[in-house]
Formats: sequence, C-alpha cells, structure tokens
Amino acid sequence: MRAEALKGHLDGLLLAVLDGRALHGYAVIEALREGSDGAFDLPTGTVYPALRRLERAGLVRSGWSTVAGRRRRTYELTDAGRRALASQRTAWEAFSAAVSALLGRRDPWPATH
Amino acid sequence: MRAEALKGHLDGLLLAVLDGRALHGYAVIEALREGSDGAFDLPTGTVYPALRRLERAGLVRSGWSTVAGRRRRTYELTDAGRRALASQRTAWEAFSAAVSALLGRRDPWPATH
DNA sequence: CGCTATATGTAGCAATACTATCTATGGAAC
DNA sequence: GTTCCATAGATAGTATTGCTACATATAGCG
Repeated sequence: MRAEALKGHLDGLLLAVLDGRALHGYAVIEALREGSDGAFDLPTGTVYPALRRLERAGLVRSGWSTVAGRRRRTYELTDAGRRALASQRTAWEAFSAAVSALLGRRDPWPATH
Repeated sequence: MRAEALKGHLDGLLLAVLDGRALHGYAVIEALREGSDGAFDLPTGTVYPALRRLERAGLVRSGWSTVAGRRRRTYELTDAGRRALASQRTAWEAFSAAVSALLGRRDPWPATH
C-alpha cells in the first residue's frame, strides 16, 4: 500500500471505527487493522495526530480513563462527527465509483483519434 | 470532492487514460472529466506537473506535435508505465476493498467492551 | 532483570494536489 | 475589428497530511 493512497481518506476511516463506540488510540489502530483484514496497519505517528486533528475540528470528543494502570485517552463521535461520517461515506461512494470507472477497465481505449 | 482524496491515486488515473492511446495534456484533462462522469475536473496546475513527474519516472514518454497552429506535447505509456498501471489497478482493488469494508457498513459496531 | 505488548505523544520530513498567474493561438460573437 | 472563449502549455508557491524516528511509561512473562 503506497503511503499517499490513504491521504484524504484517513479521517473517514477513523470516524467509521468510532461509530457507535468509544475507543482509545491504540484500540483504533487495532480496529483499523482488523476491520481492513490487515490492509491498514497504521503507525502511532499517523493515528494519534489524526485523532487530535479530528478533535480540534470538533468531530470527536476525548476523555481520560485508567485501565489496569495504563492511562487511556478515549475518543467518541460528536454530532458533527456523525454528520461528517455520513458525508464521508457519500463522498467515498462517488470517489470510488469515479476511480473504478477510469481505472477499472482492463481493455485499452478504442482508437478515437 | 475534497482535494486530498485524489492524493496517491492521480498517477494511476493518468496512466489509465493513456492506456492504448497517445494524448496531450489538455485531452488528458477532458478524458478524466468524461471518463469519471464529471467527478474529476482537474486544473492544469494539477495535471501538467503530474505528467512531467510520470515522465521523469519513466512511465510515460512525450513528444511534440503541432495541430491547427497549436503546439501539443503528446504523452504515451512506456513499458514501465504499462507495468505500473497493472500494479496500480491491483493496488486500487486492495485499497478500495479495505476502505469499503471499514466505511461501508451503515450500522454502528456491536458493543464489544 | 530483560523483553514484549500495551499506551501516548512529538518533531521533522516528503509527497503531492491546488491556487494563482502567465503566455499564446484560432474562431466565434458583437 | 475587437472582444471573448476554448484550446494549449507552464510554473511558483502554498497547505495538507501521512510517515519515520524517537521518547516516555506500565504490566506481565520468562
């Protein structure tokens, strides 16, 4: 997976794994890995700053908790986050369809010139 | 369409519209717009530098021609470009499947914690 | 006591698409 | 005939963003 492929799509994925449940950063990384069948195994340096970015944007809300002596910053969606997720899903459908239409064809173009 | 969504995917799209035919930059822009049903209407400041980038990488080859008093720099795939296109298609399948798996579900996660 | 998994975080880097701007020709509109 | 649009190419500078590398710390296992 090329590094740049994810650009512009990570936010939507983060919102998606937080949909309906609160997770801390480390668990988000695991959810992305498992939910993508191993395709997305993202480093902490990618996910933690991205979650903070979403929080600054008001799409998630965070709070601290301590479990078994380890501190966790837990994230959950805000109302704006849920709306953003819905719009990201729509945008993905459009983007995905457009790329597939262009890239998907296995035969070269008919000679038109 | 968010600007960042395209990042990392443009090269594959450019290679795809050049598959089996030679096009000049302006025609590439039109091919992207028409082939994506209007979803991708890219500015010249995006496409021209990207084509030069592909040429530096050895994936396309360019030559000049003049049609109706207008000079055109025409691009066509190299062998390496065709190989790169095949690998981009495979990468897109994997990426697309992974994102759809995470983003595609319309129902929130079951409560597991 | 060292190693691994868990857990959070930052600084700096590299890649890349976009905005804004510039030049130029041919043809249509007025 | 001159203004405007479509065609055609190009570049400088900017902003965003994901990644690498590094730093810190606890729990549990051998």
